[in-house]
Amino acid sequence: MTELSRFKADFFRALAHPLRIRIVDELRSGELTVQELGFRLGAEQSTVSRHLAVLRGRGILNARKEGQTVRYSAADATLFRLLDVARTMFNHQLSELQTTLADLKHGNSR
Amino acid sequence: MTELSRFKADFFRALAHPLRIRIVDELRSGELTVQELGFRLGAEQSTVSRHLAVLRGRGILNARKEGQTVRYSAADATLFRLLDVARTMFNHQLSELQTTLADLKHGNSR
DNA sequence: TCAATACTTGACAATATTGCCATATTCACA
DNA sequence: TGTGAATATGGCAATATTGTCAAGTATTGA
Repeated sequence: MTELSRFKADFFRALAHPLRIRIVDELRSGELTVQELGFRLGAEQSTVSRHLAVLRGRGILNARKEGQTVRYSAADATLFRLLDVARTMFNHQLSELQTTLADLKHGNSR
Repeated sequence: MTELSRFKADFFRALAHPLRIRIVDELRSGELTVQELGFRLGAEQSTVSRHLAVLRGRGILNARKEGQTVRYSAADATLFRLLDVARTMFNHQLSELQTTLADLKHGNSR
């Protein structure tokens, strides 16, 4: 169905930014405030807040207001499983690249 | 590391389009030509070709030239596992949404 | 060699994303 | 009430993505 593919595309688009990937990675160990994230990632407060809004908007992160601060966390631990599977894919790609390079080195190509 | 997060973001960006999601889904059952994909997805040939180029550029798809046609396939079956995990996340989200709606209906909110 | 078929790609306008500054907004506390 | 701290957001320029048309490449077969 087209509707579902749009949902999925929106979801992946939410992850399609280096800072947002790093935000999610930082949240593996639990909740963090906007400030803490900004400090750890060395990014402007307004920039971090914008990216958090994107992730929150897709239901990827939860925001919990506590006094003046807002604590963000992963809405679903499955997110980390997804990132782990992605890492597996990268490793496969890197392995293939290595093999290709080794083949080239030994003149085994073409 | 920042380098890896950029790689990951690029990867997810490659999947961040409805048509590309549908292309990958069509390839679950095996190789398809550009034409076949265009027909199944009801999209212009040049448009399909562009999106295939994006997926190929990220190493997500392989292209195999055979005579006049080019057959595309997933470079790594892990891709489908990734999409399945993503589907799991959507289901969780939908379940939560359903719960929220039910709660609203019964006046259990706030 | 010529024409047809399958695909790719340059060019370009339309649209979307991003980062940052300045300005809200919300809350705590004197 | 007034001040400061934490977060969110309007506005905007810079940049990236997208779809389409037209033109290009490559292959097949007459």
